[in-house]
Amino acid sequence: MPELPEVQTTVNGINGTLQGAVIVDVCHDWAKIFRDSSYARVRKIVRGATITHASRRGKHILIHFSNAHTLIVHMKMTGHLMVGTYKKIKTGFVPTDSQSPLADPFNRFIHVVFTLQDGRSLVFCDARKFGKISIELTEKLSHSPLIAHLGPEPLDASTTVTLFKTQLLKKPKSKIKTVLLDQTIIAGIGNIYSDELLWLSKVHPESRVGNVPPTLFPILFKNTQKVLYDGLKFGGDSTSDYRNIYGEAGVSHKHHKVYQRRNKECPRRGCAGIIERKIVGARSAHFCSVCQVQY
DNA sequence: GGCTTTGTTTTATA
DNA sequence: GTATAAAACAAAGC
Repeated sequence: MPELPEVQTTVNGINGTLQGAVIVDVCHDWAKIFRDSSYARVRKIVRGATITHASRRGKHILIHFSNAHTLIVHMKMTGHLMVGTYKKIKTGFVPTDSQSPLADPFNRFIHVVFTLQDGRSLVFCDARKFGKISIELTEKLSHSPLIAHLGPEPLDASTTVTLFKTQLLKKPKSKIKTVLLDQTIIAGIGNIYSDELLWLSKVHPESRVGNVPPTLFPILFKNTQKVLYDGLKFGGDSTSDYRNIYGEAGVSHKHHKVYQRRNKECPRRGCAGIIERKIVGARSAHFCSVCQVQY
């Protein structure tokens, strides 16, 4: 499930190979991918546009053009962007050479293709079709409803432990797992990394934020950054469908301590607990009730 | 064919 | 009115 590390991995990939690329055209086979059914508007703006660079805000990929517009891509559960050479056929899109990452089975889930002047394509692939694409004037980006209400970036230098604590304490009566997933509190954390950071911090996911001892917030903050940096280091988490822009899986999921490890032994040294799975705030939480303290 | 999956939005409740 | 919880929604794999 693309969270901050996966989104950033994709952004880094775009910056590594697509800066200066010119979009010739865009086509699709699923109009609902375009937020507010905006395909016609997106097409009008991106044709002839030059990609300057990409960036990230929360879980949104922002692809900036030299024509003062920015493409906003959200991968939701199973989406990803890939770069290669593809063509449209009656039943969808197929790679046109062996270099394209569509020896990858996910090629059959390509739904949007941006054709580039250099012969390559930037494609959006999404088995569940939950992903969303939209376009906005770059200068209006921060006022977009998609962006405006997002909380601070956990890896930004300007985000201090003090701010982190202040943000979490906006929801003192809520379960900490739920608050960590709230994009208006802290942007970019999803179900996988929230489970992992709570385990590292020895905090039970159902702890009420207001009951967590003040001394634990620096630990929670440090571990939030650690799991996200580790996710980046491992090229993202490919538990589900995530792939980088070359169609390659990351290996972050090979390092999970608790996520999807139900009924396995708690990996903490000296802890004999068994990982449990429980629905918390309508999301699956994985944790060890022996070493993770409920406050 | 019902159940599961997550990110986000919307609706309901205390 | 406010804060929180629950439900809805997207679509497809098993």
